[in-house]
Amino acid sequence: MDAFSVIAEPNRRLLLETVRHRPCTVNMLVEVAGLSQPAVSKHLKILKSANLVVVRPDGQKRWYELNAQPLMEVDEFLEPYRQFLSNKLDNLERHLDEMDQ
Amino acid sequence: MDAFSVIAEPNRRLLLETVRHRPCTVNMLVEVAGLSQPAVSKHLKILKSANLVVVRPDGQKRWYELNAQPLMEVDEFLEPYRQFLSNKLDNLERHLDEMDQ
DNA sequence: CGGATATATAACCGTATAGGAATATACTGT
DNA sequence: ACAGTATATTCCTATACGGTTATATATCCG
Repeated sequence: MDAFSVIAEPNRRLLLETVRHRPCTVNMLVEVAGLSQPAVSKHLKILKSANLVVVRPDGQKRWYELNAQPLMEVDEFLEPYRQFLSNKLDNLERHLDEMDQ
Repeated sequence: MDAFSVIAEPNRRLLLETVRHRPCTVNMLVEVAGLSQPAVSKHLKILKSANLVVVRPDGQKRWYELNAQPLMEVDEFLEPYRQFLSNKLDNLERHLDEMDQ
């Protein structure tokens, strides 16, 4: 599954946001997401398959930590639109400036 | 459907990339996407519902043009990860610098 | 009006997805 | 070895998605 599809799912975005701050175990993420443990494990499997998280085993616990690198694909896709957006903002500013006069 | 789900679909990304350059009719997009006309119309309906395109009727033709603004949501989501990415790049650079010595 | 063109909608199909419950696996501490 | 804890996997279900074909709607032109 590519990064676009991975982040299309709200719960997975939540998981990413969580491990972005610090590594988490599955149970920690269960608490955060309010999903069943199997559901979280499944999402983590998907995140791992997309290389968006890295797993560090620690006894019976698994620490999941972020690997943001695959998000670059999304970032690169957005690049030309970002320019478009700033142009739009410029247009808006210009428009408001004109209204002020 | 939110912007995340809209851009999860490769053909929809292709349609967006196309109308980003210039407004297009449905048949123009059918040529580009290599899909059936109804398939394209459905994707356009989704893009329109997400406000990612605007339709300008012109006789029997419909000109679809880009409205990139809803992509800001995705852009904002990526923001903290972008920082993460540049850090990673810095780390890589540092690593390579060390290898050079 | 009538045929051709442009687009949208409807009906249907196969597949993917997300979720839960139950179960399996693996590690911990006594 | 055993009870408890942490995680993964299996099985099942309901729903959403993307595609096609067929049909409807609307516009253009002779």
